[in-house]
Amino acid sequence: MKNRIRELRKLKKITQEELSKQVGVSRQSIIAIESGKFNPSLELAYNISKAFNSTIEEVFIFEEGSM
Amino acid sequence: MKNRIRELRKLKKITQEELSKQVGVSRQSIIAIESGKFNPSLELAYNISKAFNSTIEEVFIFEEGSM
DNA sequence: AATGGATGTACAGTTTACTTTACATTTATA
DNA sequence: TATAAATGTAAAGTAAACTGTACATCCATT
Repeated sequence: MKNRIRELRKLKKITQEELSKQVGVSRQSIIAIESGKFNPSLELAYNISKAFNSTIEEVFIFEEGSM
Repeated sequence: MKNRIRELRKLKKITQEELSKQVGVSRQSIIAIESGKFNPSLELAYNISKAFNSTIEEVFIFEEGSM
């Protein structure tokens, strides 16, 4: 699962630390999620997407397994 | 965080067990998520919403904290 | 080149999602 | 009413998200 967090963060010109405070987690969690090291909780994914005034699907990119 | 899993499951006429197999988790996990006892991972939330041909935002309902 | 701000890595510890098993209760159906 | 299928509950164990701390590296600015 990929995401556009880094890109959106640059656009909005906020640091990992600022984002972490806005969504109420540690900077480590932001790093790990941003780099795809882990699969955030739905609540956190929602809070992150709201920090960018976006929907979850706009921020996180799911590979469409098959079709 | 609320969700429409039970409702969508009834509509689609599938049991908790069937849904759990479709999305690859235990039935216990489905029960706990369905009843709001826990906050699923984003990946699982995505898989559940796909099982209903829906988006995450259509299945899970986030309280808009403030505005 | 030095200083500082942002990012990355590593690791031990805590919390919680998730599993497995087992049994009890509800609900539908013969 | 009996029977089975679906749902609920409980509890112990595992895996992984998330924390906190500490230090290293990357980049910009002076």
